[in-house]
Amino acid sequence: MAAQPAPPAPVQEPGLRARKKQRTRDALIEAAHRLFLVQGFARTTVDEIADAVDVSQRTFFRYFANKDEVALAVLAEAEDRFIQLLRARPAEETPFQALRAAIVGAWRDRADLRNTGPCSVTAALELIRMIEDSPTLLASHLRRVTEQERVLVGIIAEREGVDPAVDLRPAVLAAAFGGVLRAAHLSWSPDQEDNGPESMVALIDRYLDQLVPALAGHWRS
Amino acid sequence: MAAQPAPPAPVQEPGLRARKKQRTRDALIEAAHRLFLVQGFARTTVDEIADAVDVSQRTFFRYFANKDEVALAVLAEAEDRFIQLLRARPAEETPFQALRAAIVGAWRDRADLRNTGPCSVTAALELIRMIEDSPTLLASHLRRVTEQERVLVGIIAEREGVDPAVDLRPAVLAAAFGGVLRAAHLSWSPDQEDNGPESMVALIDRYLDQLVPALAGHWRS
DNA sequence: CAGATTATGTCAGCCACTGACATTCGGCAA
DNA sequence: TTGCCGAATGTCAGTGGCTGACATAATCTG
Repeated sequence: MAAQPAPPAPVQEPGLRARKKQRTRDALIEAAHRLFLVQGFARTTVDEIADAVDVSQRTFFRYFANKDEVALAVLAEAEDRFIQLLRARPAEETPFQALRAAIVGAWRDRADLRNTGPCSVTAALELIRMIEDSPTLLASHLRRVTEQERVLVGIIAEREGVDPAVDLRPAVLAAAFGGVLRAAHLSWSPDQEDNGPESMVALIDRYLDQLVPALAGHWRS
Repeated sequence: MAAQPAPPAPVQEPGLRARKKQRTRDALIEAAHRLFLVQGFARTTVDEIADAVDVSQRTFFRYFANKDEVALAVLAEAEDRFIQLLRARPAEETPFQALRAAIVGAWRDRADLRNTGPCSVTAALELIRMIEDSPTLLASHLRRVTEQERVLVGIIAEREGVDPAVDLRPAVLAAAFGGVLRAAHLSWSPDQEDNGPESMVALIDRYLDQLVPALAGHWRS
């Protein structure tokens, strides 16, 4: 019994059904983003997206819980990547250093992986702008982010071997870090010349550099 | 022409129309909160709220842009109070000190003003819990908070005489402060014995105390 | 009291989203 | 291959949030 014929292998190509599912999911995301960018999020109906992929509206809602989710799907992948990178940071780094390295790494990865399609850096940045001027989209994005922060708290607390129910520092750090990150995203302007991933990394760096100074003393020059 | 007869006085009792409007608005908020607390936010329809105040659904939507807004209305008032207090803080205080004093003051004020009705402290805390376990409500709450943070940035920058477009510290401080505040709200548990405003103030204080330590070094004891 | 505003009600309709049921399709074993 | 099971999809009907248009009734103003 060296090698099984084909299907019973434990870690195997996912089979036709799963592949088909993945394809419709990707197609839905792709079509949705294209339509959102052309005619705006609010003015795009779920029916339009479903029709573009030639599935029923009902099927759309079996893939995504709501219209927001399809818009934020690619962002969710990036968040997962960030978490993954954070877990891999060496223990010598302080919590703040580890967070910083992980977020920079996540942006760099995105740039390396694919330079086109709905997961590219430019698409991600278009998405960020789209989020900012759609109130409902911004709202559910923020909710996702705060959920992610809870995960962050757990990871950070474990890294440092403290109990997050007693020691407030993990929660405080995650909250402050998340807030600053959001501020950086918000200030990113799409009409500057250098729009590569490095410009976003540089922006995040500049913001994080200001965290400690912002808390101390007066700033009058 | 010393004193006008009655109506043309510039700062005057608002007149029947305005008073009536205020009354329906208050009634809508009150009815909505009562229904939300009894049967939950999602399971309460706008029709129910409107019927309870004997008003058409259409009228409800002339007072509130959406169902979320009526739930968050009392919180919005508290936020306005916070902004107001912040503006009144003396210039000698550092930005961080001023923010801290303002948020504590806002909670104390709420406690002093009314001990009952939808604006009391207990009602506010019930509301916070309600927000936490309604995804859509949490989402729009977070959106409101980030909008408020923009106002904060302007005020802080003006206090310190810096240009928020160049100096990132106002944005960073507002973001970090907002994040930590949210973490404090989140950790507030309604089933502890001391539920007064002071317990919330103490909680916020503990969280803010951890901001600087959370950013520095390792925490292993 | 008459005319200009303004608040409200009514109605029709769009769209996001859901449950129920029927149908079809892919996986798997006899 | 065949036949069965479960998963994916389509269809349909319905609920609820929300909006525009228009008519009506209530206030305000002179």
